[in-house]
Amino acid sequence: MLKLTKKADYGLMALKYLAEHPENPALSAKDVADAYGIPAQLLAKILQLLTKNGLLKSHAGMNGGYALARDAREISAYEVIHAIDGPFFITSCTKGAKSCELTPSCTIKEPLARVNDTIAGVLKSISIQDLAEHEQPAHRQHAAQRLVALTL
Amino acid sequence: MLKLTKKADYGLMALKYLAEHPENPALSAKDVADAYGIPAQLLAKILQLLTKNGLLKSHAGMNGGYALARDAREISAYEVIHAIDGPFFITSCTKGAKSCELTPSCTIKEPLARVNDTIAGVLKSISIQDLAEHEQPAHRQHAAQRLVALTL
DNA sequence: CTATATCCGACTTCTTCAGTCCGCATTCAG
DNA sequence: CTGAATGCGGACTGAAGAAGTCGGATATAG
Ligand code: FES
Ligand code: FES
Repeated sequence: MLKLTKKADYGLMALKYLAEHPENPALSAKDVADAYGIPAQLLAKILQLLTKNGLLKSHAGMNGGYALARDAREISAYEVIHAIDGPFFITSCTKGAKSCELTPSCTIKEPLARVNDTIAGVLKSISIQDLAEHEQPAHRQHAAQRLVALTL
Repeated sequence: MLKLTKKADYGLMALKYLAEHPENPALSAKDVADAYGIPAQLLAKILQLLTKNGLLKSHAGMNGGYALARDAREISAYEVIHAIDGPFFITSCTKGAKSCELTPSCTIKEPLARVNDTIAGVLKSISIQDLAEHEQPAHRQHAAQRLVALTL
């Protein structure tokens, strides 16, 4: 419940790794998988997904591999999750109109949609670069929490 | 991925329903289930969970049922989700020390833990009363998003 | 040509979620 | 006292999704 899939997790880790090694023009799926000890074939598929969604550039053949398609600052965690796991919905029923059978009765959907948007906003505001920086400016985190608590 | 379970959804709906009917001293699981068209036995178990965690008061026997244990303003969405689905973790690995095998390699965990805390904060700031009020002050939502975007 | 890559679909396995069933305990109306 | 209505709680089944594997096709550098 409300958990990131391992795939999304792996994807974020891989992008972070690429962001930390800008000197290499291309790192293979195996390189990254070995670095983190995660299944190579699985990671490969994830990277393919990210490529298909324009977050990575790929190069086949020897010495091939993947590289970030954009600057690490221009790739958000939201994009990664969306590319790997598809549309982002906290609730079982997608907001898009008719999909839910018990729509007439359930008035809970709207407030939850607001929560959904807030979470999406937070994820959109986090870039791969942020993940790659080991420094965690804690004060910014606290400020954000204060503000969220105040305003919702 | 990153979805609320239906149980948590049902739980929120039920609490909202109870909050909207304060005149009744006790509504049975069946009453609420019928009102929303959800499986009665399933809802029953959910309400039992909420009772065990101190969010509801129950009364067995004829004309028995459930009532809010506290004021609707004093029950947060976070509590409901926690009571039904257990501890709240966005990531596969619980932050509590050793549980994750690939901890040495994965440095992604910490930033994600911050996201986790932020989401938890948002959920804690939402009360059952908020859900029961049909008015949605949209401007507050927008303000929150702006602030989150600015500060993270 | 060959080794190393990406690419892509099908597949198995495992876990979790959703929902059901059944027996027991509690309370109250008659 | 008795029985209907209700909560309580474990065991169970089926469906869905996630995690991971396999095999083959294609591209490319040396
Ligand atoms: S669960 Fe679909 S409208 Fe509420
Ligand atoms: S997944 Fe466990 S430490 Fe990152």
